[in-house]
Amino acid sequence: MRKGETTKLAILDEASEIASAVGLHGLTIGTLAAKTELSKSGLFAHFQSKESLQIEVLRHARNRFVDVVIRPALATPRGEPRVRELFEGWLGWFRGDILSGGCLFTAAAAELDDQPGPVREFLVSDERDLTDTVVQIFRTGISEGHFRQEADPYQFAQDVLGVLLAYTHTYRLLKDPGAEDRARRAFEALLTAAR
Amino acid sequence: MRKGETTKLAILDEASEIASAVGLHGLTIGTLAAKTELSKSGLFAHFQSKESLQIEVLRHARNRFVDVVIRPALATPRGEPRVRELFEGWLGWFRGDILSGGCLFTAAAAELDDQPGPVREFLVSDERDLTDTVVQIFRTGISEGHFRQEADPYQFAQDVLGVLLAYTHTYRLLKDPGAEDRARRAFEALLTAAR
DNA sequence: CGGAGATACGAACGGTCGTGCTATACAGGA
DNA sequence: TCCTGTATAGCACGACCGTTCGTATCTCCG
Repeated sequence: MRKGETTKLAILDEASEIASAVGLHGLTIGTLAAKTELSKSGLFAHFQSKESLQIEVLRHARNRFVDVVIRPALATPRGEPRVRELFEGWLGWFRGDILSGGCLFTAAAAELDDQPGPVREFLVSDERDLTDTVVQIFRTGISEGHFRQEADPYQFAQDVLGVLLAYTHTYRLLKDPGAEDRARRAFEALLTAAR
Repeated sequence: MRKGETTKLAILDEASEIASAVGLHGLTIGTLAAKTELSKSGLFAHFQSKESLQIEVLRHARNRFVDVVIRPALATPRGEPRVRELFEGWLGWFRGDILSGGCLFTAAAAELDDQPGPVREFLVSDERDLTDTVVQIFRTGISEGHFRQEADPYQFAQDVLGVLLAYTHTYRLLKDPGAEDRARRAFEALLTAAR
């Protein structure tokens, strides 16, 4: 691996960490350059614009997410165990196990939901893929006979997302230590209803 | 009402509308001045700092929320009907019936969850009050005999919030027209589980 | 209707933003 | 080890940020 690629990866690591805390707009080329001990122009040379930096940050974080959440889930036996593994990994992602600022995509979604452009499109595309993945994993639970035949996978996907978003809100904003227990209970209730 | 107060209210109306779309940081004194047809300095004179402007915007939006969501709910018969009325009003708030950019508090929560300071404190305090209100309204449902005695009101509050947050994500970001139906179904499932 | 106080404006401030341009330092294959 | 191209730094730019200050204009009470 060339020097440039190494540097770029280090930049993206730092950038996704920062962006998870202060959002994609809060992520500034000046502060990012300071954190990575590069000059503004030296860092900027790796990206053609701030917009493409933002997209690369999203892509980088997405790859990490796939590695630490999706892949372990797919390595777990089909059906309910796989759904549980997905939830636990996803919960850890929201908790800040990987990016200490919590879920970068959620932060990005809040700032981009009304701002059209390529960054938004990239995020939307990723989130659609994620929804489809959840739907597909839930479907294996139906075909394994763990869940009811008539259960709606898209309903389940939206419900699980709600559990995690409410967890973030209650835990990260309100600092309520009971948030995680409630998230688990809500998830169990979703499983019970699906069986 | 003095002229100054009228102007200030108009500013706050416009400001909360803008902030609901682009967030509290995206709300800029320059753009706000342009929208309200005031000079930057003329507008600034109404607030001592951007920080206090942000707080006043939150307070203004909170008052609107109480008017259009909380009060109508409290005017509805105790118990399940009141819980339903609360949910419908709240859903409308998230849908953008009042502020076209959707729920301002959700947007603010995403940008402030890791940024300490008075603005964050103000938001947290409001959100805690909101949680308590939901809890209390749910409790009237228990004492009316509509919900199970052992049902956990804080669990219910976090669950309902999740339904709404997932709705925003799916509807506003992913533009999925099925989001609202799913939110209603999820809410009905919560009620069923509570009975 | 006059005058005091409230309200708004214009211009300017130091900072930081994203983004170019040019020159230098370095890396890595020959 | 040298040479070439890659990688980084320095500097400057125009734009916009929040904020201040002195001045002008409007409001509205007596």
